[in-house]
Amino acid sequence: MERLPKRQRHQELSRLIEDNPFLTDRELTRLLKVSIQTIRLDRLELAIPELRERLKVMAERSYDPVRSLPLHEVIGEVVDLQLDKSGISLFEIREEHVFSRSGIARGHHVFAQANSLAVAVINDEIALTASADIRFLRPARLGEKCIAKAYVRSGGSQKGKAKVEVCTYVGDEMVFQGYFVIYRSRAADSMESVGGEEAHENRD
Amino acid sequence: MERLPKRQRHQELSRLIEDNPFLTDRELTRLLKVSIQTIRLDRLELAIPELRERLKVMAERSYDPVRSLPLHEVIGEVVDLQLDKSGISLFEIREEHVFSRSGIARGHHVFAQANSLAVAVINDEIALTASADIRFLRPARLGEKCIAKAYVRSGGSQKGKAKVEVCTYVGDEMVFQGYFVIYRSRAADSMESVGGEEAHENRD
DNA sequence: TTTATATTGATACCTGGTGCCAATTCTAGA
DNA sequence: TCTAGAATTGGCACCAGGTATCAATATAAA
Repeated sequence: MERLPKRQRHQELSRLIEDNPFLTDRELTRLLKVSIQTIRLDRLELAIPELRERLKVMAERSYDPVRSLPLHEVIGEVVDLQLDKSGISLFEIREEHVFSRSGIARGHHVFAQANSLAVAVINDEIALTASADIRFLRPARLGEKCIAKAYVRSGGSQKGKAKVEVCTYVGDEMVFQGYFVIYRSRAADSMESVGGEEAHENRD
Repeated sequence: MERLPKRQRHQELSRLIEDNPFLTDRELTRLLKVSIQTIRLDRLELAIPELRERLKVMAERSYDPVRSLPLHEVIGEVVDLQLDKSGISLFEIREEHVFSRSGIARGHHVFAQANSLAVAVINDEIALTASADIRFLRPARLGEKCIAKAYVRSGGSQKGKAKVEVCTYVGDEMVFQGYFVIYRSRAADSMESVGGEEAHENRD
């Protein structure tokens, strides 16, 4: 590996630590072919904490039961949410989501993103999936970014059942389509006194 | 807090570190009213590693992406599998699977168990969910053990599409029912030359 | 060439330890 | 009561993996 200019070395350093936070400065000197002082200046500029601090933060995150859960809860990152109307979430297909031989995502991950979004979009204290009719239109593959769009089709504010359609795209190709029936514990209108955040189970 | 005899101090020390692995020896001296040397001898006898080692282990455990994600591969434990005929899997609803307020399992976990099983039961190199029609008949709750039973209804050995019905029970109550259409890359018969384990994507 | 920036070297100091040895204190048995 | 053995404490050297700071070079740009 060549000696890189500062800018690229910084990028490389960030990347290296990102995908192996267990690297000591000394190991980094070998990887980047610069002195240990340079590594430390770089970390300083990039605000990358020392090894022990990184380990501590990771340990804390995994120890705190509240923070260790979100991975299992809402699948995908909700980027837009108009309660009882529509929502959008992003989900990148990673190594752990695919069949290793084919690189094709296991269906339940794609479903999980859509289901999470369908539940999130319903503005209610308790919202549960009652049923769903789903189609996997084409396989989603390793590295692809899935964009799920949900629209509330009916029952947007009454108690009982709401119908939500979710379409998931990779680029402009639709990979998944699902019609969800979501059970809600009460009508959306009655929520005005409660305050959306608090009343939203799917935010925890 | 009193000075305890050695035996009880050891117990106390183990307990303290167990529920707060972030304690330094120095902090432990204050809690147990003994010198730091005693703390260290105790840790030695009890084979409790030093703080930094504890943090490192925690960080490693949480970091390993493969083992940390439950929504990763086959969800549930397959206890019976008759390829192209039927299968049974078990899945216990744990803290990380439920809405924290209600203790009700998020739908995609129940779906994931059923989907995993439906794919597993199809004896083919590549088996993908094409579509599904699912019903959540009653909520599955924290602590409940879900028993999913899958039956191949048609297409059990031809190339193309296989239909699999999966019913999930808690005790004798049915909580979930799904009809899955699974795409398979080739007919089951042609697999005899390959050997089940190797040819089975859904085992990885 | 001069200047600014980047890199390296060197040293003192920090935390949270290990390892080892000696001194002291406690405690139970003869 | 005396004493041996266990338990506790103190002290020191040393370690990894740093921080903080200052000075010396090296390199590139004006």
